[in-house]
Amino acid sequence: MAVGLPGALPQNPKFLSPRSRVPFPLRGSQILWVFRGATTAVILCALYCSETNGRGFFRAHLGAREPRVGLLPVRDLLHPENSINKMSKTAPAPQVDELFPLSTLRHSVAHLMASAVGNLYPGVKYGFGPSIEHGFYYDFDFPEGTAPIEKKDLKRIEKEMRRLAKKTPEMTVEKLSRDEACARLAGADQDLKVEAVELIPEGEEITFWSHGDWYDLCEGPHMDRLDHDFAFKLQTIAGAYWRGDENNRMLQRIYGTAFWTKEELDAHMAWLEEVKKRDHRRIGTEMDLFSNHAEAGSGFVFWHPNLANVRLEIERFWWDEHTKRGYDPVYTPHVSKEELFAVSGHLENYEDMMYAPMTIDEQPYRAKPMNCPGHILIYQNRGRSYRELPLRWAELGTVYRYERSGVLHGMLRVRGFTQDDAHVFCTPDQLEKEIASVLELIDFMLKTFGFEYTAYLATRPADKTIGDDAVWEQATEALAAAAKRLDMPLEMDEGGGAFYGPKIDFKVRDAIGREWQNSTVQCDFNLPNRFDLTYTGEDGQPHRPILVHRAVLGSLERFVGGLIEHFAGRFPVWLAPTQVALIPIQEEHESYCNELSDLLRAEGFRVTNKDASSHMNKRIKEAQKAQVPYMLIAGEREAADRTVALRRRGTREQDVVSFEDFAKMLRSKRASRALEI
RNA sequence: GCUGCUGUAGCUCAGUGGUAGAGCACUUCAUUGGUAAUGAAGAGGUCGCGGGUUCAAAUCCCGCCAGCAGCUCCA
Repeated sequence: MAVGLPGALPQNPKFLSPRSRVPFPLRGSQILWVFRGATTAVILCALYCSETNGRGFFRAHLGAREPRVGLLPVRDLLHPENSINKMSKTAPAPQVDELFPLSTLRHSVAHLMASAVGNLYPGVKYGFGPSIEHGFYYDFDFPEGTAPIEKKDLKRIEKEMRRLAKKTPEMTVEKLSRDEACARLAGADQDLKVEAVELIPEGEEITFWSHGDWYDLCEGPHMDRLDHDFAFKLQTIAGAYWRGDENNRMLQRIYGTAFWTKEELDAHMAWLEEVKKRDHRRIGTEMDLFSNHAEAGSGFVFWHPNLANVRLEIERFWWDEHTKRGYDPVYTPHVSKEELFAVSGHLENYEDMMYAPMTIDEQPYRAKPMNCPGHILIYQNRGRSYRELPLRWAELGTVYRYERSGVLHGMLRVRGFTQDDAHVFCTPDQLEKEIASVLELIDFMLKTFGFEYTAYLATRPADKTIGDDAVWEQATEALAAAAKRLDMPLEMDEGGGAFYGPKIDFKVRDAIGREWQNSTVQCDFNLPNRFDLTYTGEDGQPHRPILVHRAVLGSLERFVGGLIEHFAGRFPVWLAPTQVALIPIQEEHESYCNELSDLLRAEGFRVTNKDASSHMNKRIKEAQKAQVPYMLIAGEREAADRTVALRRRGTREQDVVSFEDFAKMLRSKRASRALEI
């Protein structure tokens, strides 16, 4: 029925040869492909026919959830701007940004870039060139002997792109047989593309998109022309393995981005600036937070006093919340005999990530890459009864992992880090309740830091897993039920579980929209078996406990590094390295300031050092650079009536308030862990 | 680990074969100042480390170390 419609075909482009179709916008981002030359009236007619005859078809292809979508008024199916009346007379040409999604623009600009590179570097071979989250890239294999392209070459390529977009704007598509495609690409010496053809499953259509004499194996879709209004920019050059496999040859990848308007492009560039400004490594240097040292080795973080204060505050919070929920602390050694990791299976599966053994008394020892074996040894130390389960043991456990040098990154990817680890040993019956308690804790802690999150339920992977179906099912069920109990929505990550059990992972969204993964709850059927963990049940028989691994923050390093970027160094009062800066206007007011700072310090507040003999302006400058939430400036008037001139971070205004009122406010901000100052 | 790039004062950076510079920060002195750049002077560097080429190396070459952007991997 669809093919029989006079003028319109829904979305699936395969029903129309690409050459003879043009896109027509529907509501949202839907596109209706119609015959080239179809008038609005014909399209409306087609939609009308579909309403009466082809509801099911439109339902399917418009992706509408509502079963009665086919009966919606036609105008609702069209772009909101295009009412029927307007359209039936002088069909206004849809704007190009309504015709094509941003990803199509970017994909087309990637083609444009590839053709420009082809012109400037004859003999270049093409890899893949898709659109990605914030732009696009294209992979190139430059001929032997070509000087590697540099950042300054990007300008030249951009210029050539502009020229080509004007000279040969039309984008066309043709369908080739598999043999034709291979022959053409092989003839052009495009061996990567020949390989790409071979990747296309039998039965799928093979299409080439061209503009000018440049063509590319590509399934599309693309814009109809390259001379629409849009703005683009080439950004960086990097190496990338062919097909993402490090055993393959390394190609040169050029990244770029494109938007419909210059304003949007500028806004995106401004966002990238903001990302740069928030870089925790930069802020870390500016605010004297942490350092790395070549002489200590890559991937080890040195926490300076400022950041150590932030961490200590987080640790206090963490322990308090764990104690409230029935966790007990444990401490385990950083180094132990290799044998322990043989039993746990880490040596077998994880050795590449572990530091090399050190020999002590002729025995091999290892730095621990995980905390679980240590906790398990404590469990095993004596017999366990069902009466004492669940056992919840928490440790801020420092682990060491050999990460490849190229992946190290500030505090976010390091070789020695402290996990906020805990293990719950429980019976199968207790599982759901225990998980619910963990989920509640994660929810509470993440929200305290001002993070929104999404939780993903990761189920059994397709292969290489251990454990019975029934156990997997029960545990997965427990995870889902626990989330339901808390009304926590779960996204599905089918097959994303660990080999040893299902889990729930959390992705948090930071202040500028980036996602981070930290928190996790994982069921483990593996380690209890390997260590032959048991407890004595009510029946007097040994039973196998379930082990739950969980981390709320992930690692202190990564979490705090992310926190620096999330807050852009402007920590809330409870976390701020220095919470209050006391600034006398003249030296003779120093004693009044010292008196106040003693009072605050006695309550555990972090206050600037007293007697920092320097001038008011300088102290203000320093306090601003240190992102101190509150400055208290005091001169003669303030000292006389026991007030302070309160200046809040980020503003130049000041209020004169009584010291007592300020202290009260400060206490309440700290106690409530308020995000706003 | 791989590809490309980088390493000069605490920080940001200039200096491409002839024996090291700026701004900010730091120190001292002067300035006694009502909300972030007062003035003057001073101090600070075996130019990442090691080797090579050269009459001469921060500069050219090689190796190592460390960092940056990606790729792959990950808390």
